[in-house]
Amino acid sequence: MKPATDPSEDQLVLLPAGGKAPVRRPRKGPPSPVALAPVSPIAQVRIDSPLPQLDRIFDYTISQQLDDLVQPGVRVRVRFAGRLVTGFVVGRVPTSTAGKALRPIERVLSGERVLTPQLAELVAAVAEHYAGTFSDVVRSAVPPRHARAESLQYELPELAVEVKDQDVARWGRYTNGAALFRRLRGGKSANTRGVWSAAPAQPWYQDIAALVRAVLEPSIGGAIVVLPDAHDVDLLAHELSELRDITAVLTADQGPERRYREFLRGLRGAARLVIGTRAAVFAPVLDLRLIVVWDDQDDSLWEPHAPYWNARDVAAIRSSAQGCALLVGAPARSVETQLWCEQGWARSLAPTREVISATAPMVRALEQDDLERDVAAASARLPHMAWLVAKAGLKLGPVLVQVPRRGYLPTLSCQNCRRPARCACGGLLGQGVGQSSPACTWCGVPAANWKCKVCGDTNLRAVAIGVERTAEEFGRAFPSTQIIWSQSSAMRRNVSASPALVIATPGAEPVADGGYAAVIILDARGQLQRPQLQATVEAARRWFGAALLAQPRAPLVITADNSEPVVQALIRWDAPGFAQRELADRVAAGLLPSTRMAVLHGAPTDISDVLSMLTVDHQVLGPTDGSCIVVVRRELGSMLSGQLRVISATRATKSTGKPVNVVLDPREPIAKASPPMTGAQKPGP
DNA sequence: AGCACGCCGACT
DNA sequence: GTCGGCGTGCTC
Repeated sequence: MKPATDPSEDQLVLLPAGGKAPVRRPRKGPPSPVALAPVSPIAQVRIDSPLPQLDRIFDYTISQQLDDLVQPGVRVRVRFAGRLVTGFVVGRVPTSTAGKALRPIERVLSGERVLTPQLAELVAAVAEHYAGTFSDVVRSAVPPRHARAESLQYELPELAVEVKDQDVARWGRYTNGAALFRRLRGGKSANTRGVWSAAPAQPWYQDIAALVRAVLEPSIGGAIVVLPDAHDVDLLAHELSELRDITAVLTADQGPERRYREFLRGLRGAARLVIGTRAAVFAPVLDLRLIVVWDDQDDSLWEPHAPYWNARDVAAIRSSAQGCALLVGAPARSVETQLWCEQGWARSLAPTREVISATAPMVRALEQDDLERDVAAASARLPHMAWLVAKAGLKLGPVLVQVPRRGYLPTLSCQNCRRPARCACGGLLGQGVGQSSPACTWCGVPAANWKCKVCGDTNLRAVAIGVERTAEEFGRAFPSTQIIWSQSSAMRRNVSASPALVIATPGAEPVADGGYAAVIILDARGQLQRPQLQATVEAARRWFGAALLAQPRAPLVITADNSEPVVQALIRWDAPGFAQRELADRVAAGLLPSTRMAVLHGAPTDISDVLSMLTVDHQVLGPTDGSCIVVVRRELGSMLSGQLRVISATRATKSTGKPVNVVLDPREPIAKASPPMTGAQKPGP
């Protein structure tokens, strides 16, 4: 189509001012009364709508008046299906292929080109990967506009970044580490990808800081570091405080103005380093050289909204698309990143043999048999060996006790038949600290007259013992010792080097000044028996995470069998080896990440409708009660997501059948039922 | 999702 | 002869 200069096409129909009834806005026909931009008067616009059938580019005309402002990346208001909606301009072209009269762009919300072409490409790639929509993803990538933040001046200060002497040495402690460091320092970022398992007794954020300095030292190019939570962000930002003036911090909890300001600092080149939580993986950074993702098994790297992207995988997509380096680190190692290593897409970095033998904790696994013979145990849960190690450790400094459950007695069962004890409302019973008797964890009703619905017994038995009850037990076993506890609901970040017993849930361990003199991991056996696919890799992550905090060669006691592969990995400090083994099992079983899968959720007829339209070579598991799983070979993953996108879009326009919910590569393929959210979960002080 | 257009029953 | 039912389909 030509630029609309033909009057027969573009005549404005002026409505009589005080006119008669049918004041219908011109639905079809050229509504543009004004001259169009002389060059490339067509804007390609992405509409802000989550509907799959609208997930494409729509063309609009650009008036001469808006010519300067309508640039790729700006936010605009356009009339769509009669209503004003917002969208992003993703391109300008001389002609349209729409084959129909175009409506004009009504308004440019801001001249700020927030959705850079690279970012638009990344967002589209992520949407495709997860069979989601552009607009669902772009919401995470570009924060809402804030006018005041836009009016500020943004300048990049002169600041010489210098690699410190110990920075080089740090990475020399990892296999392939020195080479990675050299490449980054020398500006070679294309195809530089590392998967990094942390060394014990060497703070991970200092390792990251060293690498960031190496990338920024040549005073060209930028870096992004993605961390699981805001506290980690503070920790690294503090470690790199000399770079404060060129660092943007992006976390979800900062207000709209701050968030947009930090985003603009990256966009306008006033920040060369972005440190943030998961959405920071999309941050605009001029000449991006490196993305670091730490602790990729942490759940908070998953976006909780559709299409449920994961920051690690977005980082991988971005690394490929933009040719920047990628480093994914963790206390242990995920099977996903192990696959990258085995495919040769990334290099494996792990502490060298010398580092391990000099610093790894000395692990003592307590067998089930040991525990049964353990007549000297202070209680059923506190084995004598653990007691001895704690006692010896307390002469030297703080001792960490990791307990997998928070609270006091978080789970109870029937004494007789061992079935979970339930309240009349269906909720599970538990006992909070300070509560003298058990109560329902959902509705809070006391369980004084509880009677087992199955066998009629009235006695309860503790199935799980939480941090607070454990603290009480240790308090009795170690009178006059300071007891500190920390759990997700009440986290303690640091403890001093003076002796204390520190009881914590996984992930809530305080960092000890100088490291823990001993580490004790309780109730470990049960963590390997959980039904989740991720149970053993999650256990590895938790245990390596605790072990990292120990002093070099400190004793570590764990109540799990020596023969368990995870325990073996801990003893040998070999997280890659464990991930390799776990990955081999998954390959054999045809599970993630060796395959790609989609979970379909919907009515059985709708699901079979979708399945009948899939032509990619696939396997179907299920369908069962409203959901089913489609599995394809890994290399067919993009075909699967592509077909599912098309199918969803096609079906959405039809009136027959309801939509089917599609989730690609979910964290746990089988969704668990979650208890209703009530305030009754954390009783007592 | 809205919001049209479109082709069959009861009303002035 | 007209108003209106909500089934089907499009939205630049």
